[in-house]
Amino acid sequence: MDLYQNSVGMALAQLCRANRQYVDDELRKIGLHVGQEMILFQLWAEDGLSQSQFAEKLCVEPPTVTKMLQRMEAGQLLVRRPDPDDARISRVFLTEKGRSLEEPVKKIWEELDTRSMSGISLPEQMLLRRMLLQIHENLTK
Amino acid sequence: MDLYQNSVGMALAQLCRANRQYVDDELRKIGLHVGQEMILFQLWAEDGLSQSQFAEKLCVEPPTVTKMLQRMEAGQLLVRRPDPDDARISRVFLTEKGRSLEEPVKKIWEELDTRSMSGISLPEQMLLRRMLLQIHENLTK
DNA sequence: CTATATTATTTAGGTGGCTAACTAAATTGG
DNA sequence: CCAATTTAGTTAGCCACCTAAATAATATAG
Repeated sequence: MDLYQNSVGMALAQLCRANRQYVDDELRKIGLHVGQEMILFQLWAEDGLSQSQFAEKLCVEPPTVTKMLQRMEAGQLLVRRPDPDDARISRVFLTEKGRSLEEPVKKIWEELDTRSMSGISLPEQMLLRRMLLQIHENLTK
Repeated sequence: MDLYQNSVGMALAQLCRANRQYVDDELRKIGLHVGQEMILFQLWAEDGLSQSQFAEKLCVEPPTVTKMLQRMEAGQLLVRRPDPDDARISRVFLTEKGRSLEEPVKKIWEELDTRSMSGISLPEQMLLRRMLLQIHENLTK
């Protein structure tokens, strides 16, 4: 088999870059970098998370979280405050600015979803999502 | 709809990181970084490509290619030589070392494919691949 | 109660990827 | 034939990621 032309893995890898690029372009317009919206998604759902909780939820390593939060704090999107009970933990809270981005960011993701799913039926979409989760599980367990 | 939990886009974004991480881990064992294998795939198919050809084939920007090639040249995987007919162009050729990695890299990708597709039937795989290509097209056109 | 282990975060350094701005060479047009 | 444009690559600087190693605070074991 021609691995490069025909494998699902290659199609996936190429789609990933296009997907990321699309989101990056859109987020740039509202002053965010791709990846940062994932931090915000978590905070919109639950404020005051610790940094290690982000690492776990986003499936990234702790140093990645540290740096992203430093930049986002510098950008006034959030603040970090020490946990009163455990001095090792620093907890993250949204600022007004961070809160104000919820609408535009969710809109971007909704448009992404609409656009990417064009020409794919609803049953196919469900199957697709199930397969993506399955593959994810196959690769991580 | 709970965008974060249910959208195909989120499932895709998460799978992408897992996929990339898996490939990165495997490539590390043979001294490569994720992304570099794409350069090599192209060279194994056709030696002597120009740098802009890589940018186009890999769907990345020229500066990305420049940096990757610089590092890969430093790592003895390839060499860059000026084109005899057009002094603007520099062409890329495999070294012995670069050529020697074809087998192990292709094996990694085959194993990735086998592993990710576990539990997904062949017809489903074909549908999946078609959908991935469709989404890619939806996002880039 | 103290030594050890674990947990949370950071720092340092490297890679792929991007945009903006620059150089140099080839092509095109008046 | 020469000026203006296009093309090919690079440099600078930013960001998300990673691993390895350090720091500091809490929890555990003897």
